[in-house]
Parts: sequence; C-alpha cells; structure tokens
Amino acid sequence: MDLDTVRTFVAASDAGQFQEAAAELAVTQQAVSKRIAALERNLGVRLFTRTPRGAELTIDGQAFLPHARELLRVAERAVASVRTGSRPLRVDMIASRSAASGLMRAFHRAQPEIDLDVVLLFNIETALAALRSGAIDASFRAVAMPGRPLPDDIESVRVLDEPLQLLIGPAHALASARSVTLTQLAGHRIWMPGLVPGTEWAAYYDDLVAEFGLTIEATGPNFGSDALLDTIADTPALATFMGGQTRLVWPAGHGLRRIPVTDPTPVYPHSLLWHRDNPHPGLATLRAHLAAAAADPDAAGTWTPDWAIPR
Amino acid sequence: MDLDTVRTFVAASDAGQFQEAAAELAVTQQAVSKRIAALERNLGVRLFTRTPRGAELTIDGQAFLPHARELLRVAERAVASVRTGSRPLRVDMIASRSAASGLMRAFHRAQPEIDLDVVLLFNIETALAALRSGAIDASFRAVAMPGRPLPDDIESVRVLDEPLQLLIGPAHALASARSVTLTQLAGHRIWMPGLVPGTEWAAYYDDLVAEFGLTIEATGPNFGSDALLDTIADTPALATFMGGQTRLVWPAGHGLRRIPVTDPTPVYPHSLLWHRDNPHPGLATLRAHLAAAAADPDAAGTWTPDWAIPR
DNA sequence: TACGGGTACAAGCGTTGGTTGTGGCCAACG
DNA sequence: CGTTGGCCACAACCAACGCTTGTACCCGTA
Repeated sequence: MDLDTVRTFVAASDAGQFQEAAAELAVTQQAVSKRIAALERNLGVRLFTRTPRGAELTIDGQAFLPHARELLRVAERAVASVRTGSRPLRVDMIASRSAASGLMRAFHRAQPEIDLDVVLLFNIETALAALRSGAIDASFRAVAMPGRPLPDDIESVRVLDEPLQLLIGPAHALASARSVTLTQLAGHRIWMPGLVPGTEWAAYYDDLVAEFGLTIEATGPNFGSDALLDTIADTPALATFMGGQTRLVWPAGHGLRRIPVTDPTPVYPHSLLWHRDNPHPGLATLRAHLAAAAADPDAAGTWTPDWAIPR
Repeated sequence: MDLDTVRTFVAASDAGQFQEAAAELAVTQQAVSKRIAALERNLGVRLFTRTPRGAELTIDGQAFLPHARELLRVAERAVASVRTGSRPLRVDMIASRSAASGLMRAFHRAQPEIDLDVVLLFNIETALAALRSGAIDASFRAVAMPGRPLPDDIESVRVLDEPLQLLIGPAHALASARSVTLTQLAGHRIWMPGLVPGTEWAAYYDDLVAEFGLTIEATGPNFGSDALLDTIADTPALATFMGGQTRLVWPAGHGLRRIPVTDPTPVYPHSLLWHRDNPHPGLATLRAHLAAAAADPDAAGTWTPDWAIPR
C-alpha cells in the first residue's frame, strides 16, 4: 500500500468528488480514478459509489476512512522524528525498563504536546558524542567516564536514585525474608544475563561485586525478561537484581518475590545530561519538569559507585 | 512513502543485515539496498551504518524504528477494517456526539481486545438495509419505520434514554432558571442547524414541535458545533437542544449554560439493533455488555415520540 | 435536446523498481 | 600476509506500473 494512494482516498472523501481531489493533489482526475480503483482492488472492497455528481463513501469506505487518516498522522510523525530542525525531543536512556522510562512517561503525561522519541545508546561515551553532535537532546545516564569528570560543554542534574531489589523464586532460601543486607548475599548466586562489557550496568555490578564480595554471573545471552523471570522462579538457588520502581507485567502463578536490600541499599543514580548549547525548546521544559518532580533522595544508607556523577 | 519500503526497513533492522531481510521478503539483497537508499533519500537522513558484517541502525534509524512499526500496525488495522469475514465489529450510530458514542467508549474500555469501527449512516432505512446485508453488525437507533414495526429478522433492545437539555448563552432570558418546562419554551427561538429531512433527528423534533407548539428553526447548514456554540453564546434570543450526557470540549469564557428541561423531559431513546443471524462474535459480547450496563431508566415524566422502538 | 459536470476506459510513454552481474570492503583464518 | 567468506553498493537491463492526453458515457437540468 502506498501512502500517496491513502492520501488520495482521504482527499477524495473530503472533497466528495475525484476532480476536486485531483486539483488539490495536482494530478489529473484520471490519476485519482486509477489510484482509487487500485486501492479498491487491493482491499477487495468498493470504497466509493460513483454518481454523476461525484463520489460518496460506501459503508466500507466510511469504516476505512478513520484508519486512513490515522495512517497519515502516524506517517507524518514518523517523518518528523528524523526531520532536521524542529524534530521531537530525542532522549537516550540506559534501558527501556529503567526508572528513566517512568520519568519520561510522567513527563509525557504532564506535557503531552511535546513530541518525544526514546533511543537506547550503547554507553556513556556514545551518549556524550551524540549529545555533542546534536543527534540526541538529552540522556539519562549514571556515570562520567571512569575516573574522569564530565566535559565542560555537558551539563547534568541528578534526577532519581533507583533502589535495587532482589528478585527470587518461592523456593529460594531467602524467600521468606522481609529484607536482606548486601553482606547476607555473599555466596548466593546472582544471575544478570545480558550484561554487556563496556556498558554502565556492567561497570556498576563490577564495582558492587568488588566492594561486597558478591558472586554475580553475567554469563549467557539475554533471552528477554520473560525467560529471565521463568528461570528465576523455577531455580531455587538463583536470584537477580531489579530496579525497585520497575513496573513490569507480573507473571501470574510464579510466586516471584521482591525483597528489599538494605545496609546499604544499592541504588542506581540517574542523572539527566544535556549539551550546554542545545536550543531545543522541549529540553528546557523537560529540565523544569524534572527539577520540580525530583524529590531529593536520602543518600544515607545507600550505595552508589564512586564514579557516579555527583549530585 | 511506500509501506513496502517501511516493512523493508523494519525487516532489515530486525535482521541486522540486508541479506537476511531480503530473504524474508523474498527479494534480492540489491532490492533491499535500493529500497533503504530510497527511504534514506526521501527522509534526508542516514538510517543504517553499513558494516562488512551487516547494517546497524543510526540514532536517526533508532528514532524512526518505533514510528515505522506503528505505521505497519495501523496499516494492518486499516486493511482489517474492510476485510470480509472476521473484520472488526462495525457499529452504526445516529451521530458521533450522541450518547451511543459514550456507550461504545465504555464498551471499548471494558473489552479493549474487540476491534471496533463506527460508521454514521443516513437514517433507519439505510441502517436496516446495512444490517440485513451484513455491511454493519449493529446500529444505535431510536425508531422503526414511521408507523411500522421492525422487520422480523431485526432484533432490538432499548439501551439508553438520553435526556435533552437546553443550551443558552448568558444573556438569554432563561439564563438564570434552574430548570424549564417544555411549555415554557413556547415562543422562544430554538435553533437546530443541520437537521436533515429524512433523518430521525428531524422526525424527532417535528414531533416535539407538533406536540408542544415550539418554534424550532432548522434552517442553515451546520458549520460545526464550535460555530453553533459561538452563536448561541452571543445571541440572547437563541437556544438549542443538546444531549444531556454529551461531553464536549466546553469553550472557555463563553458563559454558556445548560438548563434541564422538565414536565416532561424530552429524552431520545437509543436502542441497539442487530440482525438475528449475524454471527460476529463481538456482537454477543456487546449485547451482554449493554444488558449488564444499561440501567433501566425511569419512563415517568419523560417524553419520546410514539414511533420509538418500544422497550 | 443540448449542455455541464462528473467518472471510466484506452493508448502512449516516461519513470520507477525489480533482477542479474560485478566490484569493493573488512574480518577471520591458515 | 595472502586468501577466503560474507556483506553491501553500483551498473546495466527490462518489465511493469502510473501518469497524461484524448474520448466516451452517464445523468440532472435548463
């Protein structure tokens, strides 16, 4: 199906006749007639009843019309998403399931007129390059380069500390615990599939392992969270970490448990990063929204890597 | 833009390389390459970075991808809307602003997995023909043929009585009234633009006029509800009727008032009509939903035309 | 009965979009 | 360090699509 054909259908429907639609689209009436005929042939239904004074929609055409309009709307948004200059605000985040996603959903609810696009870049270095080139407008990240401060032209603000919780199945030794401490986890197998070296998540857990002597297995490809949850639920000796604010589709009947981790609570610190000179109007709105919405978290009793962007 | 091109983009993005995408789409690798190149030329941005072992998305490509998927989803729904056999439940109603629209929105919230399409047919005769031919599955209508009962193969159930209210501007003589009676309205100008002869609305107001001696002006084309509301707000001597449950975008600063009408309250009786032999599975669900949701209205103190479908 | 306004059909033709064939690039491997 | 394998881009060729011009047909109206 060709969107020009769909546009022709909508124009003919609005005009009530092919000739006027043809004039609007700057083609001949015969071209409109052939386009409509081709669309009808593709769909297998008649869309217009031709009359001596024009063409009016059949019932099938009436049913198709709103879908056609929606198609054109979506197509326009798709084109706008890559338009240079005045494109939607493009935000990078560390993972689609992270707390940053929740922040952006809340922002979208508060400012629905600001068009958003989310991308997931590989790591902080890619994100910084993209911020500087203008390919993205903002990035939710936790870290500077290892051991290095952020460059001068990148600004940042700490927006959310996401506490990690332990996710375990019903047969796990800690299944009945109200909470666990990090030191209690020493010796337990913690499984984090899909941790890619070079990413901040990998660095985060590397540091966590080094500081508290945990055994984290990052082996194996990531088959998706469903497979992960299945395995966790079925394997008594296995546990995994999960963002405490993640609202996932909770599988029924698995008996999965979330156990808070304390003394200290490992938190993942999300900061918003942006380029000093980025002129996108939505960026200022996003910064204002996050500044107003971000409750200043209590840093006592929590753990973050020392390379995190300071607040 | 061509949807085959968009499909090619999504396939190449999923496969991570053009060759595999080409195999899936049953075309040559060169065709995929040309399609992607054409899409990039149209959009003005590079979507993939070509590497010796495949192609991976650029940031622009990542931003475009969800829009492309959405485009394909919408296109599929559009095609499904006119597919013969197993198409969405197609429901006709008397007006997009009527209470039937609210009922269908509630049904969609309760049963979001049932795909719906709404069409607006001219009058009851068209609707009956469409029900019989299977072009539509259900119709919200108020009346049988004037003076004739419904045919045997059409079944019906009364689902909602919609009370009409008076809509007036702040300078109208009745602006401060808590409620008005129908007899009080005699002599006042009531303006209902866009009442088309041959429709049930026209018949409804004809009967209302005849029974209570009102003066209803149906003259003039319908320039849309915004223009209607503007005129009502600015003209002290003008009033109009409006469905009491209509939730419209209430214009600010107009000072418009809704006054309940009593003794009796004119109500518009909505019934659901369907063909006895219609096999659409969504129809049974809709009927069950409406039967459960419809509160049996109190008929005392209300007025409906005598040709309404009896309850 | 002619006219005007609308649509559909036919013929001609340029352009698009597919295929085959080929070359270039880069990583992996002997 | 050269060869091989896998992948993408470019070129040439060709069929098919889609637009234009010209024309016929239909129907309400003067």
